[in-house]
Amino acid sequence: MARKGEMTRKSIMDTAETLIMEQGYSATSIDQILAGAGITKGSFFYHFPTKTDLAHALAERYARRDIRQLTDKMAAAEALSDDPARQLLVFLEQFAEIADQWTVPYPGCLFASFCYEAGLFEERTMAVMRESILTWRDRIADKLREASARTPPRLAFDADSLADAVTVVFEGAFILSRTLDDAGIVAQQLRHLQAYLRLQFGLEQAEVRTAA
Amino acid sequence: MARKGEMTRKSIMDTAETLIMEQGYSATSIDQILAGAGITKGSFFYHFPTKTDLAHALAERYARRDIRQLTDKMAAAEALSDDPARQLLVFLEQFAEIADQWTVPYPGCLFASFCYEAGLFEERTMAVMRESILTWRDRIADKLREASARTPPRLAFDADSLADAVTVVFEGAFILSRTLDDAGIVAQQLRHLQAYLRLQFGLEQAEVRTAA
DNA sequence: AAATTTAAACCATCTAGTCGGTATAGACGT
DNA sequence: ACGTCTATACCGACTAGATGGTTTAAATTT
Repeated sequence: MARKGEMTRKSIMDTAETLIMEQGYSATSIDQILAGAGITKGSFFYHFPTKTDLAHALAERYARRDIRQLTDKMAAAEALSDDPARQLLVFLEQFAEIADQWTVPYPGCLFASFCYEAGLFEERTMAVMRESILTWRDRIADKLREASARTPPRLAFDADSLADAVTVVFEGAFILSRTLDDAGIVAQQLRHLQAYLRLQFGLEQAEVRTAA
Repeated sequence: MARKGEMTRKSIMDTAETLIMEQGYSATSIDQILAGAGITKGSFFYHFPTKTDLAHALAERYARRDIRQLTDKMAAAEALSDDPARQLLVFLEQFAEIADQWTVPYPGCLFASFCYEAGLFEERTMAVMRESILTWRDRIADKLREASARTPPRLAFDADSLADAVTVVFEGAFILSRTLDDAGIVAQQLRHLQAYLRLQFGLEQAEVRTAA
């Protein structure tokens, strides 16, 4: 019974997300979303009281998926090795292998898209984005501390900021990939980050196998 | 003679750039720019026939300054060392030391702001952005090839993609800095990139002094 | 005299958001 | 087996204001 409505809601969100990634939130009009989703205004405002509520729902959904990616890929990495440093290499390798398949630039990150229009969103929406980024930081920094405890890194580092580097590389690589219209950039940049970790933990020669 | 006009033009561009960095291009109305610059509509359209022309002018100015930064900082680095690898460390150090001073997140990069609203701009505007990024790539990749010729890196790399990493780190760090409202992130991330280069070229202990 | 700016009216179009109405289908009492 | 009720889901005309952009005529620089 609540099913039909869920489908419409999802199609609104999917359409909106695609359009927003292409042209930004502000430039994406509700009418465009209606046309894309094949619905009418009444239906839209039945599901989302305002446009900023839609933005918030998009951020929440994106964050949920984002954290699931983190959790799943980290679990997979942990299943393949006991060494935290190697786990991180596998963790990154999984993303790199997915990015290897791309033939067209990945559409990007919703958070980055919102970031440069930050003035337009509610505080709670920004909070969702911050929380998501900090979860990545915490989870990865823990691994880095474990790794450092086992093998002292060649150059001392702050675990939080090195953990942030993962997000930084994703965000930065998306921007370059989109701007230069080069689908290969994300994978390349992830492999540089891998190389940095290899050098830090003396794993230059380590084989990095994923489950696939 | 052309003096007064130039001043108005600049104040339009400055106001617009600030507003665009805060809320994005599309959400920045011409009326807002008029209010910020303290001018009238007639004056605006005297200088810029359309809003997209203003966007183009902003991109061109930003690119010009961007390339000047690259050139100046690279020249300064070259003056301080003969070793290309060390030059790159100094090159990055200069930006890191500037970023060290920030107490509030750097407003970000106009290109990144435009990137997620790419659908709205003319091809020539996108071309200006691409050209700017590729100039950084070429200039830094040259140095990396020189450095590799002198000292083989610990882990083989593609010079172009490692050169891109500089831009990637800037763009990604800006996004994190803004989203987390943490001014320190850009400097931290630049220092990770430095560390990566140190490890690649066996410069773990190298002192990196800037002119200042 | 040319370049620059003001002021204000004007326009067509687009904007987010409102509102009254409709279709459907399951629940409920009878 | 009946009509009634209610919640969900959706439609589409409508509004009030904003938007980018134009026009015109006059003033002010340089």
